Amino acid sequence: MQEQTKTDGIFEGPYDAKAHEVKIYEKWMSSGFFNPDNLPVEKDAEPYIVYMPLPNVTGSLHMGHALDNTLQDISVRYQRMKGRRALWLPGTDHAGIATQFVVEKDLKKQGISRFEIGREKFIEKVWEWKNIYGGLILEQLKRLGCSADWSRTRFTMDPEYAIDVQKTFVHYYERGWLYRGFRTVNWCTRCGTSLSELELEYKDEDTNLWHIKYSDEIIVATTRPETMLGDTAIAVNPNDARYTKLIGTKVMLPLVNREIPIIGDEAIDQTFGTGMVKVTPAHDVLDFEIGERHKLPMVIVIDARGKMTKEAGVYEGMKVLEAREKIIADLGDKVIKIEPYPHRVSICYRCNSLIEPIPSMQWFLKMKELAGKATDAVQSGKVSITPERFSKTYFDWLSNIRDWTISRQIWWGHRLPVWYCEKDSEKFKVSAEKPSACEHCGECKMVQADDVLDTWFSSALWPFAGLSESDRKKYYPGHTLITARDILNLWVARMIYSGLEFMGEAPFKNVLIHGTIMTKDGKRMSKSLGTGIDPLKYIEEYGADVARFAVVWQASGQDIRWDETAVIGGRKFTNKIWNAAKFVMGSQNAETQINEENPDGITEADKKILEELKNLKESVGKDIEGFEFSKALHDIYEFFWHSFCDTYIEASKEQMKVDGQKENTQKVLFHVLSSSLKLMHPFMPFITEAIYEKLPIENKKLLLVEKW
RNA sequence: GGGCAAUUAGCUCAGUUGGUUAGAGCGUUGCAUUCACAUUGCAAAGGUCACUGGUUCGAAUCCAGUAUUGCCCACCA
Repeated sequence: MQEQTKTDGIFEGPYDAKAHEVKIYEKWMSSGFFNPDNLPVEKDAEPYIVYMPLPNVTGSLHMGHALDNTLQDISVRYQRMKGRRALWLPGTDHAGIATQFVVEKDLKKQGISRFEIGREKFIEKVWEWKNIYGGLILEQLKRLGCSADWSRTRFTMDPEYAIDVQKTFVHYYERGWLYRGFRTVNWCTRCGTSLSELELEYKDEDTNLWHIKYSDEIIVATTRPETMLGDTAIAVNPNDARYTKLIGTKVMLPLVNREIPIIGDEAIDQTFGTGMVKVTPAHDVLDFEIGERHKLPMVIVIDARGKMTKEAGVYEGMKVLEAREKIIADLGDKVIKIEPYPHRVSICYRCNSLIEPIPSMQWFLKMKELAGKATDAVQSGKVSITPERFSKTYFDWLSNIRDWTISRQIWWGHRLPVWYCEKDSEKFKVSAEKPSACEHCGECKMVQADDVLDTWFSSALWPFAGLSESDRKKYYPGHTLITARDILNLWVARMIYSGLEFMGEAPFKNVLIHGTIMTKDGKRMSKSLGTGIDPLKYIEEYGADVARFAVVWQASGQDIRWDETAVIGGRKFTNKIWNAAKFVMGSQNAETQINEENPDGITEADKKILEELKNLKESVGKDIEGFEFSKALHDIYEFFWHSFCDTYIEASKEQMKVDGQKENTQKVLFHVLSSSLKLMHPFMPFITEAIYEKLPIENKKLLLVEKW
């Protein structure tokens, strides 16, 4: 077997992912082809843009990212091989509260509080932290093999990005959609900031429903007796025959001895509790609205740190729960019934602390028109959400939307471009640049708002703020957004209306919502619970291709209960691919260069494999475009392993002994191998590139940019 | 309280518009092995497709209901 010696050696031993992956990634990087401007495609080649869901700078690669980004990489690599100018736009999000939280904790270890060092110094520290750790996740994505255009990487606090954020704010203000108001908002007493309703999480709690007798006729049921100190009315349903005669009368509030009115309001459910509700406009969002309707005063009894205020009299300084106990005790026999009551309380999505509704001065964005735009985009089909059922979640949120509290009382973030008069803080000017003089008092220098914007206010602009002016002309609008369902409203909806408002077009056409990866017993993967599985472990051990295979193999669309055996399957498959390549190369007459792209089908086996290959190519292309990644991978696996390796390669051994069939068999083997590598490349980019590199093909390009 | 999803082999899951013996990966059993790969090949065992009823010539697939599980939403204090 003299003629087989030429390729011997290069495929020796099993495939060593570690040895290949770093080198291959470097080749891709130095080719410059991740940047669509450098692609060897026709000048008028159509662009194809995928927007990376911005990972937080505090993030590190978890299974969700691995899934998310593998699917995006498959799309991008496929489109790139199809000859389009494929751009995968990467970046990181400054993640206001999350990052501030992490850096604060870091400083705390050194015994420093942010208040000691002050705002400016603290922000410097955050930048320092960001510069060290903020790029970590992007490096991890590179190890996964992601072919994003890293030369375009943006951070949501980059100076250019900040300009768009300010412009947006000013634009909304000029549209009349921004307003400032002293309102009861969700407040995290640990983070010391307001939160929007999407930033809340919930926890079930067993508490009590205390029935408190205010007078002989007035008995209310409440889960929060301590807020009674701030009651400014009692409300009943005006249609409640039992109580209509009470409306307009007054009652003395126990412990406080303040007279409060009994009012009628439709929002009251007659069937709950006693049908009478204590109204505490300062400490309940619903009560605030009732208060607005009836012009009730606000009595603030809980402060921003969750302690009772001076208004709370003898309870001043107590924590909420302490005050609750004390008040129940002090009420004595006025508490006529204590009923166990399972209840859901709001907690902060970043630090899990209890949320207190507290009144404060905040900025709000009117959502009506923007929500309408976002609704239309999906209703008209300009943007499609896959699977379709998630459109419902999207529409439901948009149709019940409330104004968005966009100001946050933290330090890390985009400061509001609002400038206050130093003499009169009620007077302000909204402007991207600092005004040269104060229009109000004529003398002061004006000070910028202390508040920063909700992080999602800036990430909503990502599809255009992440692009330079010239890129916007070339690449906006994009095509695809692939993400998990938890940010559909938090982020996707906001990107859609922002794009429509500022660019006149929705930023992408397709939104794919993939399943969530859970543990094998169906629990949420979470670092803090210790239930997470680190994808880097698999990349280390078996290589990125195997990790990608395992993730896509299981990603059918439903939630995934992570199954380790898929990793084993992937590892065996890479071995199979490697060995098949070794066999095919060993079978070739290596004296000649191989150019044959379309061999004949002479034998039945030839015809069958060529036909199957053709069909596979068609279905895989269709499946990738239709986001059926897992199906495509299963089909490729089935074809390569069983049709090609088990059936055709076995047949080829006999065929090559037959005169007149040998040469064509070699061609078929080679053709099927090289074509399969192309089909597999988006899924398993490293091993396919590593093998392709060794094939004796004239004018060979990187597989990365070979024609699909 | 409302909505969505899931329930198929020991485990994790496929099963497009209803159509011959219901599939895959992993696991299990038997046989094979100097010939690309034992990270292998061939073969086999293993399923009243959650339950009940209905539509149909025909249902894992369509309809109604029940049960269990999970997720999301909601200003019932």
